[in-house]
Amino acid sequence: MKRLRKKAERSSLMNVGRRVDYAVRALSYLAGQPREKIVSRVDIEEKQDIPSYYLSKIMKDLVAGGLVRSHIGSKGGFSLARPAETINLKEVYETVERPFVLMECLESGQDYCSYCSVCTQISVWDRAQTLLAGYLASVSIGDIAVRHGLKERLSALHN
Amino acid sequence: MKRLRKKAERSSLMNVGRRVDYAVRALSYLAGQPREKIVSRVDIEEKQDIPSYYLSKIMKDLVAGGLVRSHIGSKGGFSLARPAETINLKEVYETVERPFVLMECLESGQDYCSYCSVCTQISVWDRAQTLLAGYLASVSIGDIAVRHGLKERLSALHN
DNA sequence: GAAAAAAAGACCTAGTAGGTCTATATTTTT
DNA sequence: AAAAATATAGACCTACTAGGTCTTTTTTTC
Repeated sequence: MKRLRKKAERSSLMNVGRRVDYAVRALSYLAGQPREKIVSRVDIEEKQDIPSYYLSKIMKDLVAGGLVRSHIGSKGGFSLARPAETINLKEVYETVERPFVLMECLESGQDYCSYCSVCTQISVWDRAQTLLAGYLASVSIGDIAVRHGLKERLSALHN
Repeated sequence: MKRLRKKAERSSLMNVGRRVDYAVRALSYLAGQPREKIVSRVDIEEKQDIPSYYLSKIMKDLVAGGLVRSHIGSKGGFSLARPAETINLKEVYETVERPFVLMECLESGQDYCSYCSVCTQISVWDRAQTLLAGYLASVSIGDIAVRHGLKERLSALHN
């Protein structure tokens, strides 16, 4: 059974990158394991179709961020550091990528744009960012792993 | 009076780029002009702090997309092709950048990821995308130019 | 001590965002 | 008719980064 993995198509702008994708896959996979089971990087990579070695950099971030515990040495590997329900997507994004910011000026203010103080679009992007961040913060790795509660959440938001 | 424009800081991923920023500034500026007034590229660039020449590429897209009318020749320039209230931010984004997609797999499906059919995160990103697109589609250049109605919209969304 | 794993980090490469400039066609003004 | 001002079209450049691969070192288990 061949794995398809397309050549990335470089969209970049306004796009969730691979690091986040892979991080979520890895975390969900860990969440699906029996209690405290330790899983090796290679195992995760194979099962979740993540390029060899690449995951090591991502896991490093996740460990540093306190989302995952690592275990060095033979029979070592990774396991979740916290219950999957307490790990939300915004946190994952920011742990593995960078602070969640839609537009520079929302972070840099006057350094980025001298018109900032009278800018009329900033509130729009600010609101968009808040909206998106709020949603991502409301979805946990537990939700994704179990694929349960998600349906309810979605239909709740739908009205 | 010196204009500050910082060196871009290359964030890229999950970031609204300059093209959109500049496009919105240009469109808002046009929206603020007297009826049918024609404004030159250079004028917009100066008044809105957009790098010389750069706007020409953006305006080309906006003209091609039918958001703006162009007028060649001396005393030529640009004017809005439609009422500012009918031009929304999602449209601007897509005219000037690309189709609004948060993650490849939402567009490419199986070509991008062979697990697509059983993927548990896809619905999350799909929902996030819908949420954001919906908001951007609800904000018009008119709103931004007038900076009115925006307050009401924001407080309406707040509860 | 051998094997298996994470940790750390060097290295590579294609693609792109952002920007600058030039040549040409078109229109208005003089 | 000439000159001036403009959009149009496109070439060109450059720094950066996303994504990926590999190697060396340290730690742990068997």
